[in-house]
Amino acid sequence: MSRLVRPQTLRGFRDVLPAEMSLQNELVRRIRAVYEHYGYVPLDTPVMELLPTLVGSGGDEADAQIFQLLNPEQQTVGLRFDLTVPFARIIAQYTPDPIKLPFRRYHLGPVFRADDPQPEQGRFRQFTQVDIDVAGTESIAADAEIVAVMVDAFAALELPRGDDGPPFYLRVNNRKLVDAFLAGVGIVDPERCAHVLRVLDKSDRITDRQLAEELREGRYDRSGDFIPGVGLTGGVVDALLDFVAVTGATRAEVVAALAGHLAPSELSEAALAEATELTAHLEALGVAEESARFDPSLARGLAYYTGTVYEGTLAGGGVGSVVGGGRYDGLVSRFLDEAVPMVGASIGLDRLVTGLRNLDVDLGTGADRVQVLVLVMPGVDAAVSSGIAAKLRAEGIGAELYVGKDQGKVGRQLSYANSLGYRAAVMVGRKELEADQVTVKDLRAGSEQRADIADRETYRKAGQTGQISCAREQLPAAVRGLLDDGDAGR
RNA sequence: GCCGGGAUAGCUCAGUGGUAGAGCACCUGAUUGUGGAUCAGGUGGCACGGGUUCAAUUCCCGUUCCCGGUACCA
Repeated sequence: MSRLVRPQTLRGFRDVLPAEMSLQNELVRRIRAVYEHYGYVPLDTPVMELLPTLVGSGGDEADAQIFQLLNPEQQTVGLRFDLTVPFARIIAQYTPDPIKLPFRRYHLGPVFRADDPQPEQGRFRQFTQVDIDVAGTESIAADAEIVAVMVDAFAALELPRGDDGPPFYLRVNNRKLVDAFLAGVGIVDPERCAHVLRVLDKSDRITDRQLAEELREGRYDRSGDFIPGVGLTGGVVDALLDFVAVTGATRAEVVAALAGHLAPSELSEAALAEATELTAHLEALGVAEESARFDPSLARGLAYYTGTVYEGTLAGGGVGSVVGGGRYDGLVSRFLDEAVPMVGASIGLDRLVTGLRNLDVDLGTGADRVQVLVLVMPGVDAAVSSGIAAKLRAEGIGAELYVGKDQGKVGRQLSYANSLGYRAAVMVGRKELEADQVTVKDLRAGSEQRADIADRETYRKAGQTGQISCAREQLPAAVRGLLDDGDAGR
């Protein structure tokens, strides 16, 4: 029995090590630039909220996914499970002053769900969302703008185009269309409508036959569990499946075709009007048809969406959706008597990273890491090297001082620099001190020039390959010249 | 949540009712202030708790975690 504490992460949680964190930083930098370009402003909120803020009016299952804890005052608090609910609270709490509507904000931060984690598929109990939302407008222009922002944000990632389509695309729908269809066949019970939407939401994961079975009486899954069905009858199921299978060459064509499947009603007309207006705005915004398709089967089974819904996919990423969102006009009414309409979308950063890794995408990150190691030479006070490093930094050149063991062993230090891929090593030993010089070693050139040497002795004798000595005051210029040269070669 | 499978070195994996191995990684060395490759040597492990047994890493039960499926997902 060991007295040591075993180092481990909590189930469903993970550490993000430097290689991935660099990538995340780069992704966020690009995404944020696009968000800001559209006029979204930054906002942050605490990861914890009082439980009543988070707990919805309906759904014990939803509440079960909230991490709960006690604060020192013995109040039950919960970790936020998305950034949307805190945004609704912000709107309720800070309008009309200091926040004026309409209000666009972006928000990046961790959210928590006490789910069954599936790390390989990018499902964790803590994950990072990068949200944008607009509060205080019913205009469909806002719904369309969210789509355009997402398409632009992913364009900024400069992903390689696939063989059969764009690397990223959104599916877009309006839940009022399905609602209108269901109302047309006499289904108006919200519970049943929600169930239908949940089943339709699986349409890309299960076969048409399984879909039909779940809409009827239910089916047995592979493990033998029974999945209860909606209980619709044959004719309605067929009509519904026809409805959600409608396709077309353009978004406008899909919407026009859907009109033919809807029984005339006020609801149908409103739904079609919204969908038509959305396609017009997308067109005006220059959103390519292949980047945002209209898909009547998209449901996003979640209860609080009231109109437009979106889902974004990384083609070939193997992680499901990386973007989700839609219009939710009822959320603020939990906090305020008046309704504040909202629409927004969220990028799942962890899934995006996983997807990019599956696609072998290289965003050329690592620019945030220093390229220069200052060695501590034998017989020379380490403070000399500290001073050299400080000089470089003062000139705007990132530099790391060697602080590992065996200071003074040049080979060990160069080996360290080599294993981390540094570009240059700076040496000030006794020889340099006497001549008031510094030595700058180009690690890449040295490596290339000695690559074919198989004999150990010869290799060692060629050790000084790629290095130059110069006057001390010329050090920054010498290092900079080497680094610039390296960037050009990348 | 439910069904099934798994857990052996830092990593990927072999293997056994009598306390275990490989490859890679890591460390040391191959004379002085020079990286890589090579060569020689070395460190390091049977998830946790209980049971059966003369003896358990191996068989059984439980726990935790991981994987696959399924359900759910604001």
